[in-house]
Amino acid sequence: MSAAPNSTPRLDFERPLVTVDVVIFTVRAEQLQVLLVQRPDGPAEPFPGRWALPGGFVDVAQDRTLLACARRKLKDKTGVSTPYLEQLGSWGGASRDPRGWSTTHAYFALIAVSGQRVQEAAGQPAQQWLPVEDARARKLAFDHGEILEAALARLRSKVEYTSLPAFLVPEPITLPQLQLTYEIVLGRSLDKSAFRRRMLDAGFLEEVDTVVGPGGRPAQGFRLIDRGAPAVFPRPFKSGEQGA
Amino acid sequence: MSAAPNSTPRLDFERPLVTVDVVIFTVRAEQLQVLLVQRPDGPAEPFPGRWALPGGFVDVAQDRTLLACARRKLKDKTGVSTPYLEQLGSWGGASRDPRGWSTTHAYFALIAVSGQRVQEAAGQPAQQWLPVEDARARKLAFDHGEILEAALARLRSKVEYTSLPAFLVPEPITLPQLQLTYEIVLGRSLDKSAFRRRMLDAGFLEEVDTVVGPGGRPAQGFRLIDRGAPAVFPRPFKSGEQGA
DNA sequence: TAAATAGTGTCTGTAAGACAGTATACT
DNA sequence: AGTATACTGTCTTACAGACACTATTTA
Repeated sequence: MSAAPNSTPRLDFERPLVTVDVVIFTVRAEQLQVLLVQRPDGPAEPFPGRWALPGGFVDVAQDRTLLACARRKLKDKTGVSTPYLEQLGSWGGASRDPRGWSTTHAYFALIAVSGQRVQEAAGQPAQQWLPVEDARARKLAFDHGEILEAALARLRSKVEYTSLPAFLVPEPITLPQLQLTYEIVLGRSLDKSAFRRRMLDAGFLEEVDTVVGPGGRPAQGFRLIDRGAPAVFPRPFKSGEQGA
Repeated sequence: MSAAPNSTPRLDFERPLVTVDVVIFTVRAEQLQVLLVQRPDGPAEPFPGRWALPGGFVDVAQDRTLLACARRKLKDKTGVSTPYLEQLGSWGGASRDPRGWSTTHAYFALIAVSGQRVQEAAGQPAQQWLPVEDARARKLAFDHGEILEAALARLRSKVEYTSLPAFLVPEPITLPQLQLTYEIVLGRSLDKSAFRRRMLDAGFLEEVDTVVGPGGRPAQGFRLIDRGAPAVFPRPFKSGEQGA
């Protein structure tokens, strides 16, 4: 051990790079999709031209906290300012970034794209929504492939016993629409009756006006009583293989 | 936005401090306890003399990854090298450390103290095991109070549907001993029959020799089939208020 | 044989899945 | 009327909790 005498505080440690990355999910075209950005092309850039999760360095002059930094990056990329946003974890090591020992604080966000397109401003680096299976098939920059896997595992795990998919649906929410969203994320179909009981018993929905669809009986509309936190169901759906 | 032309990579950002902290739990004297260390007393030290979670700066020359850094700190403090260790989350901001914008990567560890005392080497800064309720009552250094709360919430949440407490018990494990450990962590009593069914059905225990207690019928001994990961039960115990 | 601890058998209640039925809209 | 979609009622089954019972040890 390189013993530092503990009476003289040392701040001369070499400091790692500190970044924040955000895994942003939505449901579009009946698919779970994730937002990726393309790395710039300069010769000194790491992973030039490769696709990556949106993110970047913490700006100590601008960001008061890590969460604020994540919110800023989300807003910059999507224009969305009140998403569901939770911390996913952190990754750090000597070899994940060729520029040196680096750390990233990963967040994951759920947003609803209700028709209005998510900002694709000119001058911005290229960005695109991609179905998660396509994104997984690409070799992403840094260790972003691993981070994406972790985000997916966390999402699919929590969907088994929370109301998270409600954040992927624009209000007013209908139960058929919410069920479809659950089925898309889980990759399997659910029983209608049991699903409805579950959602209504959980008490996180508030009735609003009915919503007319393309045909057939109109559906009851709902909105989230508390956008701050998802509801937690007493039991998972079934054969729930929950992750960490 | 302070736009950096994306053709010239900037590494001249001011870099935050990067630390790792570990919340180490054990069960001693029929109580859930946590390991705290005392901050050094120098005049330039932050929070001099205050109790804190064990941890410190990442050493980029020594630590290959954040996880390796956490393992090193755990080994230094306790001598234990194969605990249950999982990442808890990260905290970072401008005001959590008076020395500047800082980040910490928090881990939480579960260890079994089987009689042999956890190293309390001379020359080391003062450290002690404290019942969690006592630790919560103290004003800890930095934002370690908040981190401890998060660790406790995570532990209590996961105990409802995983075999985590098995890592708090020295092998050979007996079911009565394991049940007592669950009850200590949860703060409520559990039904014996249902508890045993749950544990045995989960299939994470392997029978070894029987273990004689202080009196009465000897108990079947068990050991963990896989020390790498806890078992996940299909359902939580009851009225489970699971956290994030 | 009494006390102490370990372990089992069986009943009951709850709630999730299955699925058939009813309701309300549009064409 | 017929079709499409939304919603409900009821049966069955799985399983966790309750709790009384049996088993095996020491004093």
